[in-house]
Amino acid sequence: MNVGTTSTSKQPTTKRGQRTRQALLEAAESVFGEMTFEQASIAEITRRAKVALGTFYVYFPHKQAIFVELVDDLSARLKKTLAAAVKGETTRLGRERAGFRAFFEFAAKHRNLYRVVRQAEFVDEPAYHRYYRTLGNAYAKGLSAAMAKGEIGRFEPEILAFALMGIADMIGMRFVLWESPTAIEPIVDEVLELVQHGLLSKARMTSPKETK
Amino acid sequence: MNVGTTSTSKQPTTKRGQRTRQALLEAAESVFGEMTFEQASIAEITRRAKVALGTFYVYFPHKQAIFVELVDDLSARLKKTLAAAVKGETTRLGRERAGFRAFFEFAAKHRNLYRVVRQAEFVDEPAYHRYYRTLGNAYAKGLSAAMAKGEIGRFEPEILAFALMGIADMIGMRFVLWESPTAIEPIVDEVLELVQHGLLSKARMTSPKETK
Amino acid sequence: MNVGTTSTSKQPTTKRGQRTRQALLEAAESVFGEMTFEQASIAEITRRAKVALGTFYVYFPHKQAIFVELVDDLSARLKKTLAAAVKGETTRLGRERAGFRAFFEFAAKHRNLYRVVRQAEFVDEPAYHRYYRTLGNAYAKGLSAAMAKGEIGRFEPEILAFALMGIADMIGMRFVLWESPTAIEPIVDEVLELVQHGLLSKARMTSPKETK
Amino acid sequence: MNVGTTSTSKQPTTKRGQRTRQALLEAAESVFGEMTFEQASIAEITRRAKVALGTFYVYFPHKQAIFVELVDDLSARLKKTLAAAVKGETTRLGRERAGFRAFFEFAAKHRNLYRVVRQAEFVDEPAYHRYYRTLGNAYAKGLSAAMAKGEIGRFEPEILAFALMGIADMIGMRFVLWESPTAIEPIVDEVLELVQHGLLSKARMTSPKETK
DNA sequence: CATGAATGAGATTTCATTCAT
DNA sequence: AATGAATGAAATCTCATTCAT
Repeated sequence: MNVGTTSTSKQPTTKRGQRTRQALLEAAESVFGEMTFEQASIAEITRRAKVALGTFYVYFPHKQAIFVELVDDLSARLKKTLAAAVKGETTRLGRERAGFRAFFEFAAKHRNLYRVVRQAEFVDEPAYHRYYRTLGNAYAKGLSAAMAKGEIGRFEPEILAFALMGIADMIGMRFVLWESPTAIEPIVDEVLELVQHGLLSKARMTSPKETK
Repeated sequence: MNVGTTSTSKQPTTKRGQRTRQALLEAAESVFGEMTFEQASIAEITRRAKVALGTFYVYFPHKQAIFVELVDDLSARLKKTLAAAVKGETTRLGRERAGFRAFFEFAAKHRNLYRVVRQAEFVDEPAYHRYYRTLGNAYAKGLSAAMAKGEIGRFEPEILAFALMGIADMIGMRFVLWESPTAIEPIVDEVLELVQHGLLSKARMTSPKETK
Repeated sequence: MNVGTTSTSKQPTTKRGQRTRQALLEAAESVFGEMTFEQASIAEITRRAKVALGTFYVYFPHKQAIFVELVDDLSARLKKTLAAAVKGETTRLGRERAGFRAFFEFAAKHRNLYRVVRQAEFVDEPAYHRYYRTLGNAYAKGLSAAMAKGEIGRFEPEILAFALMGIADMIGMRFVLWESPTAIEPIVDEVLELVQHGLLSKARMTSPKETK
Repeated sequence: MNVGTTSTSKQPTTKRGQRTRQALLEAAESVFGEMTFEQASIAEITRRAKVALGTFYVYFPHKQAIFVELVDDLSARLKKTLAAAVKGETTRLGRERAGFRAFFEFAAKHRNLYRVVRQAEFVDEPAYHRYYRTLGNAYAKGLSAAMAKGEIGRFEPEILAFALMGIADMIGMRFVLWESPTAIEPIVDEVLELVQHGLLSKARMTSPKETK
């Protein structure tokens, strides 16, 4: 399912063209990672790709097009990464833990790219929605299956999926992007406990009394 | 505690000045609500405020300044709204429910303004951080108090606060902003159940079996 | 002979007015000394004078007016300074030496103001011409008298006066304004020798042969 | 020795680019000759060069850049002109006379451009210093050689060079630029006599006695 | 006299996009 | 395919000057 392929961008036929297009995409990734969509200029992209300004328009009809392609690309990459991380796990909670961990690691690794997605909200809303819908649907499907098996409680799957994505997003932003990510695991622990047992977690109710 | 007052914006001495400045702020709120920061032009703001273009620069050094003031303002308003909503509630969970509900209502009511905050990430990062830190700190403080009283489990307060804000933010975006907000309460129900008991909520484990 | 009084600037009647006007002039002197005429703003002048913006226009019809007044003022001050320096001297050459020395000292002391005069060429040409004509005429008159007495050779007085002013101006700029004025006297010596005996100065022809 | 080339101005690759850049420089020369740097607008320059407004910024980063290039250009042209004028002359005094004459003629011919240099003091001081230093150094070198040969007296070469440039500048301004240049030679005569023999010139001392 | 808010013309500068080569 | 020169619309920002109080 190749969701986001914007059909307006031209696919080159020759190998040379392939290479140039790829160079542009990589340059764009680096540029958009460092600056705002508005701050980024085609000139800067072509400069880093070491091609002439006009060459850009051979492959992309406008600035937005390459940006959107990047967003869709990232969405696909993240989805694949999460799927791979979750695959080995057998229990639902193992999957959750693996998923959150993989997400935080992905965010830490692609720090800049993550801002690109968020910016899509203001550059190309459809791409932005597509990003969350794509991930949300896949997530919801997995959660539904778990509900059917009785591994987790029954919730409205989409609400549940978005709530969990919300946690991942915000925690990732606050404790991975804003801060130097010293150790990810303790954060995963806290989040997982909340996700599993909620605020009223019995395990957390008793322990503090003893600790203090 | 007037956190975000950009000291570069000038406060007028006379009443006439006060009125003009206020008119500019209101016009800006309406403009930024409808367009991207980049799309919005000072000219449009002054047009709506019914003052000359140059007048803008009597009170604000540049577009960013008024934008930031708006963000800080919103932060303060939201904080106040949440505080008021929560005040009447006696139990922790009552407070949570009231807080989420109030947030979703606020988002629905100020639909456009909410985009303004999110954009701050790309227009003025400090203002953006300030927004979440301010709310997060207040939230974390309330949660800490609840932990001390044994009303909820022991978590790292800041992580907990950001996780819950993450849920509110994402659910608000997905089910309040992207969609026509038919009924908020059912969504609040789902969210609250998750927040209280987690994925393994016993109440939700049994019921589905009966339902099916 | 009150050459430069621009009649368009208003002379205040009350003492308070006198003080304000004076404060504006002094502020303007300091501002124009630090910046270009274009860079200088009325706002900056009134800020330094500690009066409101509008007050400026009570005393001066526009920016140029205060600038021109400053130029004419400087011209008068310099003329007076030179006259005083020359007064005690009895021989023509003593006068020349005293005049050059006084000029360099004046330039060093009013370093910034000197730029104000030069700028007049581009801000208000009449004021600029007035400056050089006033000084040039006075100088030419003195030189004519010396010629009549046979103290110096017969030259076209105005050409002579401007040539000598040219030396003073350029040497002052290069060796007093561009550089830290370590010692003025050696420069005066060189200049005076040239002015008295020209390039073919006998005193300077012989000595080098011995030196080398 | 291409002293003043501001490296920020872009040199075009193609012939078409060369032509456009040149057209801009010529238009700028004509505009700056007629108006103050501040009065001159990029729009006026591009209008005269018959290119679009934006084209200016393809070759120059801002107004100052083209202005400075003009100043450096003029400096080079003047230097070349003076060198050529002086070349044929064998005696030092012949050279001086030829140099002064050539300078006055240059000033008369490029009347407007001369104002451009003077303005540099307020637009880009380094360019202004460069102008005088370049000419001054070349002049000083020639004078030093003459001193070594015993053709003229021993002076501090740089002081001497600037003093003579000062005469040229001021006389040029007063009697060539301010006035319609009826005849240049009589002025050159007066100046040369002063330069050669100084105020105490014997040739000029005797004649007046007979006149009176 | 003094104030300071309001004006609006005007200029620079940016850059996505087009196009001729 | 690739190039890079040319375009021109659009927006920000400045500030001298006016004017009502």
